[in-house]
Amino acid sequence: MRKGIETRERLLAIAEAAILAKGFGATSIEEVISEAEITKSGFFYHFKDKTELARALIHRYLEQDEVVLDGLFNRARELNDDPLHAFLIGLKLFAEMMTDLPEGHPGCLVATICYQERLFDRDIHDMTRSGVLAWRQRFLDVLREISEIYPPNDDVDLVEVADLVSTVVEGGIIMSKATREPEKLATQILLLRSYIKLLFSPVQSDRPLKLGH
Amino acid sequence: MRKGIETRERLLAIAEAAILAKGFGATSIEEVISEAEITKSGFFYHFKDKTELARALIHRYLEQDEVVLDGLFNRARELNDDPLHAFLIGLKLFAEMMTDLPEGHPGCLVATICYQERLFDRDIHDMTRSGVLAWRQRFLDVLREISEIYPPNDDVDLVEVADLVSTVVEGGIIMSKATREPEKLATQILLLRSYIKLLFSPVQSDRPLKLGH
DNA sequence: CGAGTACTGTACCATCGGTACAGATTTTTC
DNA sequence: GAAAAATCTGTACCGATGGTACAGTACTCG
Repeated sequence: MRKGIETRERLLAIAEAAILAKGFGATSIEEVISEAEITKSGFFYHFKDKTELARALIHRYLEQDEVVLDGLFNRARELNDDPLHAFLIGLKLFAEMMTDLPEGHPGCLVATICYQERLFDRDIHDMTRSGVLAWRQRFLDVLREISEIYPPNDDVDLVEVADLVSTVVEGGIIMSKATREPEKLATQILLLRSYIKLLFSPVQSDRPLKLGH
Repeated sequence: MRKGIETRERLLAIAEAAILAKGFGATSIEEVISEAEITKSGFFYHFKDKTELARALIHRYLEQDEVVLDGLFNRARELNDDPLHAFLIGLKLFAEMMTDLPEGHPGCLVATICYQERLFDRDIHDMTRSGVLAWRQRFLDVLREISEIYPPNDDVDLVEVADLVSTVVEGGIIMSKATREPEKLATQILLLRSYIKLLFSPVQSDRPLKLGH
């Protein structure tokens, strides 16, 4: 029972790395099992087919992701009780964490799956969707709290601002990979931080920012 | 000679759609040629192998992309001579164009290639990289022009702001696909527009925005 | 008409995802 | 410590696929 979970985890880690580097369709079970030092029968004992591997991967990914984000933004909240400042600290911690990845971010499974939609069934797409919606909810909660104290300086939909966090991370990963500048993801997150700052920073109420259009 | 280019173009269009939906590795030559109503030999007459197909695809993609962006932002510039307002108009036109895609954006080849790095050689990665750097240069030129008239309200690196445009588009495409909200890309671009507005909108010089940290 | 250009047809090979199933080995549980 | 359950190994097989090789055909343009 213990050992089974261990090998399963090893298979998942190897498969995830391979899929993020080559795509799902181009990742052969053969190469995964050879790197994991297990036989094909052993693989199919853990996953009845490739689809179940994908399901397990995305489940694991979203779970780990939630733990990481909780850790980051909870710690930020401990450092500053003001929701805006806490969020800004959280984004800074996030950026620092991305800087600490020497090879750059390995990639997001949600993005990989989106760019290979036809390979996956409804089930998996529902999983990625609810994962992204969880991100939205997480950031929306914080932004609502912030906007109650600091009225935004532009007429924006907070749902859009919440999604912008995910957008910048997903886009930043691609930009890092494409430009071969691993630090790009971190700097883009810091730019998002600049936007949040500009959006919620208080301005003299008798002289509001005049934004046309 | 004419007919050859026509079939080649047909092959490229079919292959691009398939690759954006299933990934490069999972796209079989078989399915491309069956949809294009050509034989395998015919395919290999145009492209000596799958790698050359990829090379041709990314080349075509970046060329078309440049034409589209030129069209958008040049028209915006014709509508308003002020670089800031022209850029804001350009972003609005961009968002409108994305809204007009009823099925949502089909996906970006650069992103697909980044998420399947190991499948492609240095040549192709150099092509995608220079494509992204061309986007950077395009937007950087405009932003420099803007910042000379409107000093930015936060201490930001204009290269980062230029890259943010690409980041938001790449991330927005993924968010659209993941949430199954095709309009998401457009709304995220409009949010980027909100940032540009906030960043460069003039503030009373005797009462500047006070941004700590 | 002749020379490319743009294909078709056929045959072949290694690899891969997947299936099936029988058996061995290890670990857990009572 | 034995039974039971979990964790694999070994072998054999199938159809599809990417890719190679090469001979031949049809179309097109000067």
